[in-house]
Amino acid sequence: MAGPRPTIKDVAALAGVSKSLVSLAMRGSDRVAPASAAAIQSAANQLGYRPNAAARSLADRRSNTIGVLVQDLHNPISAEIIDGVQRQVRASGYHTMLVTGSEDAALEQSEIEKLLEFQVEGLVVIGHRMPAGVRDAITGDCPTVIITRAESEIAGLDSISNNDIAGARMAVDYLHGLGHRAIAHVTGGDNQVARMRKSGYEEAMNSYGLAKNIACYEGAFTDEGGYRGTSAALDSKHQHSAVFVANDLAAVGALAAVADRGLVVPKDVSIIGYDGMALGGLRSIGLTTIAQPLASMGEDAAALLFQRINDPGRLPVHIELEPSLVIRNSTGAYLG
Amino acid sequence: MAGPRPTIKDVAALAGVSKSLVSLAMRGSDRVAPASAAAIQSAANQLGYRPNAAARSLADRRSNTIGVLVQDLHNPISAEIIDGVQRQVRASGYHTMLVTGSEDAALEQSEIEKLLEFQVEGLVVIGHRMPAGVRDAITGDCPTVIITRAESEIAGLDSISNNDIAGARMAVDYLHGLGHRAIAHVTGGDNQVARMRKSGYEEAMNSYGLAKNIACYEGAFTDEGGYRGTSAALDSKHQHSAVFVANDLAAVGALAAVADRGLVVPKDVSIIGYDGMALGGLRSIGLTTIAQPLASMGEDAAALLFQRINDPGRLPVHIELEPSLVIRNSTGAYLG
DNA sequence: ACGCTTTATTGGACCGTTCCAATTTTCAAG
DNA sequence: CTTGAAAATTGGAACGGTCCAATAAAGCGT
Repeated sequence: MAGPRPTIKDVAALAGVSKSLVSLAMRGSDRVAPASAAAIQSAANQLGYRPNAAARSLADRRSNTIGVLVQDLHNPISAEIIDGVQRQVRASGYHTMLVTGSEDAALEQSEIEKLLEFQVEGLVVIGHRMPAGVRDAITGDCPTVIITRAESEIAGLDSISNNDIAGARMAVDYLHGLGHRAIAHVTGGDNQVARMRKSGYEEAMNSYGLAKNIACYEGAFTDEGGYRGTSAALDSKHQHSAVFVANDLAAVGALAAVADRGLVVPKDVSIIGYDGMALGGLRSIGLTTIAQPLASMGEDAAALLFQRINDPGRLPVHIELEPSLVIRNSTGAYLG
Repeated sequence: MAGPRPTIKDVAALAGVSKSLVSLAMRGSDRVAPASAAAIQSAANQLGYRPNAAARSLADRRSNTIGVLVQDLHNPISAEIIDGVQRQVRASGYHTMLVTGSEDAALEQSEIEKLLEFQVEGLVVIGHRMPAGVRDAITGDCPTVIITRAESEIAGLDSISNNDIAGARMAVDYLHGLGHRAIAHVTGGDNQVARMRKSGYEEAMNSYGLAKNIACYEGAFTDEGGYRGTSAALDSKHQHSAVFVANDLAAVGALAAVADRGLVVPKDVSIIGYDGMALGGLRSIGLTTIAQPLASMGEDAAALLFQRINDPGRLPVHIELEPSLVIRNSTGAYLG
């Protein structure tokens, strides 16, 4: 059965019709006589014919494909967002082409390049960084939505995020309400989202007159980063009774740092994360967190993208959703 | 700047050369005079030219693309395997097109169909199920490697897995060595990998003369499945002092089930998982497990794929790696 | 049986590349 | 200069589909 794959011509020859008719039949047109349709169908099956997407997309001048760039596949929230994106994209009759980014900016750039060469009709970026290539994509007329990061100034770019400042404040409010005063923050590194969460933290602390208690420890949006930052916090001379960690993945690392020091959560120290990843909900982790509506953010992003595809000229939209507090077992009253 | 994207013809016109020469130049041929190369380069930049992958792949009759089907993106080990696959694929000058499967077999089938329509030159399947479409793919001459599941009989299909039976035995050996006798197993559902782990468990129990203690509880390869199965185990009249859970994700669910009953790990009950996902290594989870070399499995899989692409006729290869025991805090001596 | 409309079918141009054989240009040697 | 070989460039035929205008076949009322 080796040899070149059968083409539309082979099917036409076997069915004894023209390739145009096969083309029509394959796409389920109702202008094909039932008898012909049957003959074509059977010829196609017999040969194991499968249309060539490259040829089709060339002739059509559309790929029917949406590109998705996931910057951090290791963060479980990516999977949850992707689910939402996929669901919506499929519902619209398109399909997705997924690529993963990485810390290596050049590599990420070239992945985007590849997507564009494939003539994707839209681009969804999931992550907090804004890769250089995205800017080109947009000016090159490829509708783009970025999830997780707010972006308003750029024409042609829609974005969808949650209100990180409000979320961070919410975290501090909650801890403050539990009686905590020495509340530390483990940051998420050098990116817009992390900066907003940090400034929400600072604002809230200030508003409670706790400016002198503000203490930020450098971390990252990874388990390892959370471990590192929280270790620094706990080893400092300040007696932090609570730590607001930049995201859930890092917060799991934070829990590890606490455990490593023989301390107990939430008796000795309270930990609160951010994101609302599903895994954090398991009782064995039981992470209190500020949750984003991940799946629906994915869906909304895709919906936004299709809106723009249908109306390229429309003004950039930025949707900001409100996060919500999810209380679990990693936080408790200050027992000072 | 709207309008149709520039094509190779536009570049040729602007640079004052033929499209053939532009084609050559874009691919960095050394048969192009330096002066022309420069002119072409600058024309291309000026127009923002980007080659059309569909046209290229049509003319070339090769897509330079490897398709990857990930059956369960929510399991963190998927990301670890994908990393390995991507690294190797990139090193070979190809790129990957990732799609996600799901419980819905029809949907998964159609995702594979899409990959094949894109004329991917190879297929990597990550997961324990063997989707119907894969069989077609193989007989349709698309080299395929399946990761995580052993497969030997099918021509044209390579596979790479770990020795699940030995791994499961290893888990029981270890627990037995700690003094446990009433060792329960929470299964991973109805698939080959889960069945092998189960039979490894049974064999080991038998070899210790513990046949009457064999107790399997139905679970799944998800946190929820582990929670459910372990709950059933703990609520049963048998006094299980240890539970071997089918995979790490489920084991995290198992830890939750234990915690929910006010029991403490490992004092009251020991939990051991399977897979070696990175997250399990965090001290806050501290999951003892049977680890697979995930990233290198991904790399090896891709390497295998390229071997086959270069030599389509070669016999199917099955690589089986040995898993290793990683001891952390979820297991301890029997204190009964 | 006759036009006339409707329904089926077809050939060929085109989509944006690559490849190849053929042509033009360049250049060193005689 | 001429000449032949090497280097640079080119036109046009693929690749496997879709689309459109044109043609062929069927149906239908009188």
